Formats: sequence, structure tokens, C-alpha cells
Amino acid sequence: MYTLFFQHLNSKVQLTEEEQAHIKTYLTLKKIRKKQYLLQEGDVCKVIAFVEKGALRAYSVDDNSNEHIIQFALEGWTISDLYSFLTGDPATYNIDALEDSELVLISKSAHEELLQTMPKYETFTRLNITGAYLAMQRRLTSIKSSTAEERYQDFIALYPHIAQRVPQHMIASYMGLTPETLSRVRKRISSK
Amino acid sequence: MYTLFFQHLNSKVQLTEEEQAHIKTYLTLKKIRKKQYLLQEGDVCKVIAFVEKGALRAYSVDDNSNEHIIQFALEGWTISDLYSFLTGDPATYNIDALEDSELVLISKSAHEELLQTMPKYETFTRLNITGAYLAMQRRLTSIKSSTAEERYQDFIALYPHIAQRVPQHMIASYMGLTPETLSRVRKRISSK
DNA sequence: AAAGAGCATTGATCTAAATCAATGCTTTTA
DNA sequence: TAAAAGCATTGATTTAGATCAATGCTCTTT
Repeated sequence: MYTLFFQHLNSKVQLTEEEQAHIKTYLTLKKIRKKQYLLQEGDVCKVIAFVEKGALRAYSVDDNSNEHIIQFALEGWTISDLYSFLTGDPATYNIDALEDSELVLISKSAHEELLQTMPKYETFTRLNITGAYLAMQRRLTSIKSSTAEERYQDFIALYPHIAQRVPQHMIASYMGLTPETLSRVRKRISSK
Repeated sequence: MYTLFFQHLNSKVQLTEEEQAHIKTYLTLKKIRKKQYLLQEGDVCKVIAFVEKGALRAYSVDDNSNEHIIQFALEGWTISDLYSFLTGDPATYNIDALEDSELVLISKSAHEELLQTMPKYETFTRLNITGAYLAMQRRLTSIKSSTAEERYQDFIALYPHIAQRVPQHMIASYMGLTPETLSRVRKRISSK
């Protein structure tokens, strides 16, 4: 059940069996069905969710009821409204399941206690957030300096597994394009 | 000389005099004149720089020689090409000084040794990168869901000190706009 | 099996911002 | 102090992508 989670953890910081068992006492499992919310805008985000199986997305909704997807999470990825989680402020994002999914949850109190008592967990957290920061920076850079076509090519190259499992209009949203525009971009690409 | 740096450090993790003295042995000071490079694309980024005084920017240059500013750093901020710093790959960004500046530098070896020997330094690093991640996410969200006008208003509200010290065309670049467009945006705003 | 929702595609039109171009500052540099 | 570089502004034109609208297809749900 926790296999992927501990695989991911061990790839960042080497843990003994005892340490793994100890961490396990802080975790909970959750199954969530397709279309169900893990978090709704306005609620406080209580957990960091690691995806063992399935797929989720985080998105905001603007004044015109348009959805803006800011993140996908497949197996092996983590998803949360980190700002809400850390500050306790109401979430500005929704998170829901794109497929029936299995999650490993870390509550705020578990997270804080592990940070304070287990240096390796802090290292794990630091490495995770560093990776997330770098990914976000790359994304921001590409938004500013590339055309829609280049960005789509980059996306496909970087996340082929997402492209295969997620509807196109959501990928369009993630890339900041309308579904119509992405459709035309794809047509242009395929005709070359 | 290190006053701002330790002020910043202490605001995140409480340190004794001894701990501060210890950390100080890992730091170096550097003065850099306006227009000088701290880092050039293609070189490996060797340091994380904390700005004690002055102002710097990080930017990339695209195929058409257009500059894309990705970050400003004034007093109290940190600047680096973190990807290059961490991986040792050639930098994809340039960093130069917008004003004569004074920096506190942390080398890679200093950074690694402090991370491994001083838990508080790791906590400091984790909190810093978390803040940077959240700021970046906010920026990405605003690029996707707001008009140029809203984004400029947000920028001014969030970073009034930058707006005062940095030329407009650089702010335009930071926001992903041309100088002409920013000029017109400002005109529109001021006439309301 | 029928009805409906969700989705991708294509066409026509519109619009925000980019591009090209010129002008008059102000600040550097020689 | 003259020349040049850097900068902000304004105008005219172009363009990438958005918006509006319609169609057919494929899943769900009943």
C-alpha cells in the first residue's frame, strides 16, 4: 500500500526499517473516486497527498467560472495547496481526482512533528520543495519565452504519461491555452 | 557587513552568538559594480548570493537576443541560478548588478557542509526555498488568470520598492510584456 | 438502447499585445 | 560640453491566440 511512497522517500534519504515503520505511524491511506474533491476552495488544506495510484489535478476558478489547472499529479507525485497547508488560510485551489486514486496522506501535525524530530524527514521535505521550485521556474521561463507550439512540444516531451491519460482540454488549461487553440496547434504540428 | 544576512537568518531560525560566528566562517563578502556580471550563461553557478546592499537581476536571452528577466533581488533577497548551483550544469541565466552592490556569498561546498552539520541551516534553507516556491506559484497563477493591467497593479502593490528603483522596461520584461505595452498600460491606469 | 454529457475539431470573427517606426527626453561616456 | 546611449512615449500596423458558434463522436448514465 505504501510501496511507492517509501520508494520515493528512500530515493531521497536512505532509511532503516525502523525509521520507515516509525514514519508509517504518521501516515494514513485514502481512496478517492474519480471526480471527488480532495480539497475545495475556501476550505483549509489539511494534508499533503502523495499519489500511490491514479491521477489528480489542482485548479483555480476565475470570475468567469473558467478553470485554470495549475498542477497534475500522477503516481509518485505529491499534491496539496501548500500555501493553505502552511498558513492555515482558506485554500484558493480545488483539488479533485481525474481517476479513482489511492493516496498517502500526511496531516499538518504529522508533518510538523516529523520535521522537528526526524532530520531525514526535513531533508526529504527540503529536496521535494526544491524540485518543485525548479520545475515551476522552468515552467515560468517557458511560458514567457516560447510560442504555444514550442511549449506543447516541451510538455509532451517532459510529461508523455500525462498527455496520454488526461483530456486535451485540461492540458490546454495547464498550458494557459483554450481547447480550440491547442487543437489547432496539434493540427499544425502533425502536418509537418 | 553581514548585518542584514544575520537578521534574515535569525528571523527564520534563532541562533546563538557562537552559531552565528561559526556560520560566518563559511561566508565571503563581495562588492560588485553596476553592470558587472555575477554569473554568465554557460558558466557554472558557484554561489548563492544574499544582497546586503544594491540590486541585481537574473535573466535569460532568447534566440532573438531578447532579454527575459526572471528575478530581481534587492536588499534582503537571495539570488542564484539554483539549478546550475545544485547540479553543476552550465547556467541558463545571467545575473548582473543594476546598482553598485554588496553581497554575502555562500559557496557550494560551504552550503553542503552547513546543510550536513547544522540542522538549523537546513531549516533555514528549507524555509527559504518554500517561500521562493510559493512566490513563484503566485506569479504563475497571476500570469495565467489576469490581464496585463491587473498584473501590473499587483506588481506595484507587492513590490513598490522595485518599481521605484528599476527601469520600466525591465519591469515590463519581468512581467512578460514589451516596454511599449507597459507604457500604454500605465497610461490607461493613470487616466482613471 | 436511448439520452445526454463531455470532448475534439473546424470555421468566422475579434482583440490584446507585439512589432515597426519615430520623437524627445535624460543620463553616460568620451 | 558634445556625442552617444539608454529610456519612455506615442502612432500605425500586424498577429497569435481568444471568443463565438456549430458539428460529430464517444463515453456515461439511465
